[in-house]
Amino acid sequence: MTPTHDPRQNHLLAALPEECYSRVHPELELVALPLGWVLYESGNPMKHVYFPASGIVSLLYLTDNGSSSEIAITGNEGLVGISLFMGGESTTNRAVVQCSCHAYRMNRRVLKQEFALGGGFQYLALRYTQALITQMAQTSVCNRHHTLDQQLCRWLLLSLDRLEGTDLMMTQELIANMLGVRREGVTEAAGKLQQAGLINYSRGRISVTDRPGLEKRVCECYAVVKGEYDRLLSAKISVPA
Amino acid sequence: MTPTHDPRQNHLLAALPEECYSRVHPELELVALPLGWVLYESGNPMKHVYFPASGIVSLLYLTDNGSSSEIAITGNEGLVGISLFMGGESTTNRAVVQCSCHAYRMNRRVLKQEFALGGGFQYLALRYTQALITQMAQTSVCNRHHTLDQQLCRWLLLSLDRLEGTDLMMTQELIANMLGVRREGVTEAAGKLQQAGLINYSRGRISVTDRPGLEKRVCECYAVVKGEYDRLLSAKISVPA
DNA sequence: AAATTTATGTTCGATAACGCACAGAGCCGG
DNA sequence: CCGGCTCTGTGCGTTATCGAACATAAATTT
Repeated sequence: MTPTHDPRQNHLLAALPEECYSRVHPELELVALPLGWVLYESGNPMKHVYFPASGIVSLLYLTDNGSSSEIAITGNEGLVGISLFMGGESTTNRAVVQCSCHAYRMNRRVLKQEFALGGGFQYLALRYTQALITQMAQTSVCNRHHTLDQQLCRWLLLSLDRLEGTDLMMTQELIANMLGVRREGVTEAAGKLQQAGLINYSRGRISVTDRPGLEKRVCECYAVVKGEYDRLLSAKISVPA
Repeated sequence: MTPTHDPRQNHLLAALPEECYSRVHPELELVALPLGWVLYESGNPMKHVYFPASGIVSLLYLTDNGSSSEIAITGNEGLVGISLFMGGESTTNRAVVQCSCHAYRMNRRVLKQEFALGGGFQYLALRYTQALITQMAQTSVCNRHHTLDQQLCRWLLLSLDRLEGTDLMMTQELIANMLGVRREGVTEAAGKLQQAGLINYSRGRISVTDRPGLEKRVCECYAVVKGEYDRLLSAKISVPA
C-alpha cells in the first residue's frame, strides 16, 4: 500500500484555523526529502518554508575547520525556514534531512502574504519559533555543562519524539556530527546505554527498548525543551482566526 | 552635568519610522537598571519589554545544580523580552543587568497593540529576534568547539560592542558565571590576554588596550554574530511604515 | 593602622573528551 | 566464496577543564 500524505500530519498546519488552512492549502507542494538533502545552505536566501509531515531535519552549523554541530532539530511539530518570516531571508546554518521524509512546502511570496495577515498563521509560526529558541538555548547549556552520555540521551529522546515507533536509522558517525563530538565518544556512550539495557543498535539502526530508562538518565535539558514545546504548541491552545 | 536620556539611544527605537515612533514614544517609561537587577525570571510572565539605552543585559540559564551560563547578551542594539511578542509570555531563562544602565520600557498591552499593526515595529522586532537567534546558536557552537581563551575573547568583544569606551566593570567571577566555567579558568585565560598586551585588568575593571589583537585571537563565532547583527539591523535598512 | 572582605593568582590530582591507530565485524557485489 | 566497504570497538598518550585548597593582594570597614 502506498502511504497517503496529508498536510495535517504537520502539527502546525493541523492547528491552523479552518479559514486559514483553506487559504493556505492549495499553495502547499508535497516534496520528498531524501536522507542528506540540504533544504537550505548557510547564507543562501531561501525560496520556501518546509512543513515536515514526518522525519527529522537538523539545523547544523559548520565550523571553519570542518567540524559541525547541531543547533536544533525539527520534525512534524514545526517548520524549517523561520528566517523567511523573521525577515532575514537566510541564516548562518544549514538544514539537512536526517531521516528521510515528506514535507509540504510553501513559497516565499505566499508565506509572507499569509504571515502579514497577522492571524492564526503568524500566531503559530511565532510560537513555534519561540519553542525553537528554547531548544537552541538549551543545546548551548547542555554543550557547556553536561556529559556526552547525557547529551546522547537528550538527542535520542528529542529525535524519538519526532518519529513513529522506537527505531532510529542513524550511524554513530552521524550522531557524532550532530553532537559535535568524536565518533568514538558516541560508540562509548552508546555502549553504556546498551549495557544498561536501554537501547539496541547495529550498523546504523538504534532501537530504544527502555524509554523511561533514558528519561531517568537524561539531563534536565530534555524536560525543559519538551516542556516549552508542549506549553507553546499544545493542541489545546486557542488560535486566533 | 546630569546625563540626558533619549529613547533613541536605543537603536531599535531610533530606527522606527517617524509615524510609528510618535505613536510609541508617549508610552515609553524611563527606568534605571542597577547592576544585578533581574528584568524577568525564568517561567514568570513578563509585564514589559525593555529597550536599553546603554549598558548590558544578559540572558542566563540556571541549571538544577546551581551553575549558570549565558544564552545571549543584549544592549542598546536590541530589546529584552521577545517572548511578549513571540507569544509565549515567559521564557526558561532569566534576564540580568550586567552593566548598570537606563532603559525605556513599554507595557505588554501597548507592545502587543503596536506589534499587531504589522508595521515598522514588527519588522524591527522580528529582525532583531533573528539576530538574537544567531547569537544563541553561535554560543552553542562556541561552547562545543572552542577553547576558553577564545570564548573569553568573544565575550569581551560582544560586550565591548555594547558599551562606550574600552572599559568593562566586571569581576572574573562574574565573567566565569556568564561563560559557565570556573573562576580560575577565567583568571588563567585573562592572564594570557594580559601578558599578550591585549587587556589590562584590576579588581573588577577590564580595559581593552588592543582591540584588533583580540579580534585576531577570537574564534570565528564573533564575526558570524557581528555579521548577522550588521546585516539584519543596519541603519540602512528601509523600514516599512 | 588594623581587621575584614573581596578579588585574583597558583598548585595539584582527577576526569572527560580528544586525536590517532588499528582491529574486528557485518554487509554487499562480483 | 572472496575482496572490499562500512560500521563499530578498543587502546593508547595528550589536552583542556575541573574541583578544591590555599596564598597573595587590593579595597573597605572599624
